[in-house]
Amino acid sequence: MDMLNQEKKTTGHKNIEIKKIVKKEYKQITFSKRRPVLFKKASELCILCDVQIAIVVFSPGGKLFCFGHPNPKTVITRYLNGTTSEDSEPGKPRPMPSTYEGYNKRYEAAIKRLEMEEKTLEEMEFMKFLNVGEWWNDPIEEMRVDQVEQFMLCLDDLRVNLVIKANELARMKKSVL
Amino acid sequence: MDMLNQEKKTTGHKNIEIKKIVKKEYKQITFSKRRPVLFKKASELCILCDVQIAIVVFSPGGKLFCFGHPNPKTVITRYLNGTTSEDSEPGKPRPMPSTYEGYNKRYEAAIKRLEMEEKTLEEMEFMKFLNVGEWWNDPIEEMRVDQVEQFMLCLDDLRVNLVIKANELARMKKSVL
DNA sequence: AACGCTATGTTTAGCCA
DNA sequence: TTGGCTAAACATAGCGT
Repeated sequence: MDMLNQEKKTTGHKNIEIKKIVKKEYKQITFSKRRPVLFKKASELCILCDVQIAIVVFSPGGKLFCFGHPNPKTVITRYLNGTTSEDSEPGKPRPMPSTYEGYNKRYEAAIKRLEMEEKTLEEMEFMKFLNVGEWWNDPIEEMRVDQVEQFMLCLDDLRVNLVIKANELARMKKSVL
Repeated sequence: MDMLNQEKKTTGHKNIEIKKIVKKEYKQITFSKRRPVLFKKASELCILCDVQIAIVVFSPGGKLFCFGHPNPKTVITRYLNGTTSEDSEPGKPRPMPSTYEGYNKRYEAAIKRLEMEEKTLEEMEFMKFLNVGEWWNDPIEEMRVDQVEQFMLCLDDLRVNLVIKANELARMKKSVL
């Protein structure tokens, strides 16, 4: 048992740092190792949870890798068509988000803002506003994602209303003028 | 030192079996746990290897989850735009027009101002989610940009409609005056 | 129902061939 | 390159709460 003076054979998995790999060679190696794992995870998720997933990857070399269950095109088409509620029955209205009113108001105001918005002085403020956290590596990243997803759902429901509202606004404005 | 008669607190990670989870409850839990990890892996791959990735997922509940670097639509557009073969030709021009960029900023600035002004409960929650979480080292500027782009994507549909409607309004106004 | 925990399985960075 | 290897880091199933 020469465990004590036995030197380690490898260094093991060294600690992370998620930043761009500059050395092209290492970048390629990392990509080659990680990409299949990503696809494997996706396939497991598909099978376990019976969900549809499409993944499209353009490698550093410009090659296209894609994964899809049942296939990439089907999922992407569905995504582009905006079908976000497959399980909702035809007549069944989707439950209204609690934040509906707040966002709806924001819509109307946003439309007005867009009319008046000239230059992008607020851009810097907005950048600062977003820069406080770190999206990619944040421990509570999932919370943010979920929050954004909730927001997206709200937007989805509101999109139709936006068009209506905007048309109403347009008509009102037109009739006034 | 009651290590010996100490009973194990948990069973630990039991061995896998990749097959459809029938129990709806477990399926949902598994999905909720695994999906963020998949997205995290994707984001790491994006950053480490400087690649473009889009992931579209339709959950068991029919909800849409998507991830994209720089954003889903860009990657999917690139995917649809002719790179249907295994690899893209080097000389082939890849049209990646960021026609929405100007609109992005305008819309974001508008939204940001609205959020600051209205200060409703939902907005405060949303801001809290965006702002919570300190992260270690100095964030890279590119990552911040990506973060903003990621967020922007979530507003994509709304933004497009807003822009269209706003332009319509502007035209109407102009023609009337 | 959404988290926290942890034992155990899985992934992987750095090496080496 | 491409493919192992191993130790360390990471992910997670089954349980609690």
